[in-house]
Amino acid sequence: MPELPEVEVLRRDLLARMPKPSRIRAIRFLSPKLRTPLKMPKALVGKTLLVRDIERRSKFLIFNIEGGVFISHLGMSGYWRAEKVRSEIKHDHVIIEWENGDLWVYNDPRRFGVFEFYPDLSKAKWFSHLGPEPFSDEFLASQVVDKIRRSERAIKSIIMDAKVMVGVGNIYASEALFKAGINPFKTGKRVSSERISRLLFAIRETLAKAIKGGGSSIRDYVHVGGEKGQFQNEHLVYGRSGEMCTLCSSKIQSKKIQGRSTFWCRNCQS
DNA sequence: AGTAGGACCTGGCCGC
DNA sequence: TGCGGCCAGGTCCTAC
Repeated sequence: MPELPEVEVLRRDLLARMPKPSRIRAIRFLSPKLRTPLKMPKALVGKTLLVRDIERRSKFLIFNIEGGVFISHLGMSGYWRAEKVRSEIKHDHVIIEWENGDLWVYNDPRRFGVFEFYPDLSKAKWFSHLGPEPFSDEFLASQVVDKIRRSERAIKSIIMDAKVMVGVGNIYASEALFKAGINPFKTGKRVSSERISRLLFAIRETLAKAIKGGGSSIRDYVHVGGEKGQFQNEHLVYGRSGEMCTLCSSKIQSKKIQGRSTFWCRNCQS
């Protein structure tokens, strides 16, 4: 489910549904662990938690509360749903109980997700090495271009590396490279600065359009109310191997790069 | 140091 | 209908 657009759509959705006053009565864990153990810090047990805001960094949601933050990552298969009455669904792991009775439930079959508390966000290992956000000014700075131009890896792997930039996952990497006309196998070293700069704008545009489209729903749904995103219908190459390229009508190719399926047009991307 | 590959999980789909 | 194999929106850790 989650690359930057899906997490951002989720964040806005949750924020809009957050009860007022935004007080959590309790958080319950139904499983011992996701990717990491699920445990409530002793200091918070039995306390009412006032939520100030919900932010996003990289593919993480950040619930800012008095005295710290809860962070949520959806892994590959996680989703949050909001409900008034608890419906028990296999692989429910976390329940946020609001004071007004609303429930936010985290479900994640593969349990690659994360839900953790930190008194101080800077203590989270997940955040220590992250590159810039695609919508920040820093994203277009020369540092990113330099990092790419020094690398021998395939350009697709580079833009999916959170140390270089955050938010780009397997779907949007293929989509953005198509938009920029760059072959995903080409090493960073062999892409000119000019074309890298074109790529950075293509990444921004791709992610922005995906957010507008409500994200991509490939197999699990994204939205808190259960509706699917719509952007999967606008994918130009991802998941379209063997179909015709929308620009030149040649066949979309598919091959693995570092174990991840990659889609591109042989004719339009060089 | 930079890079590739394995590990973590469950479920759905395809072919035999 | 059953079973093996392969695939899936991510990221850390390990070994070359």
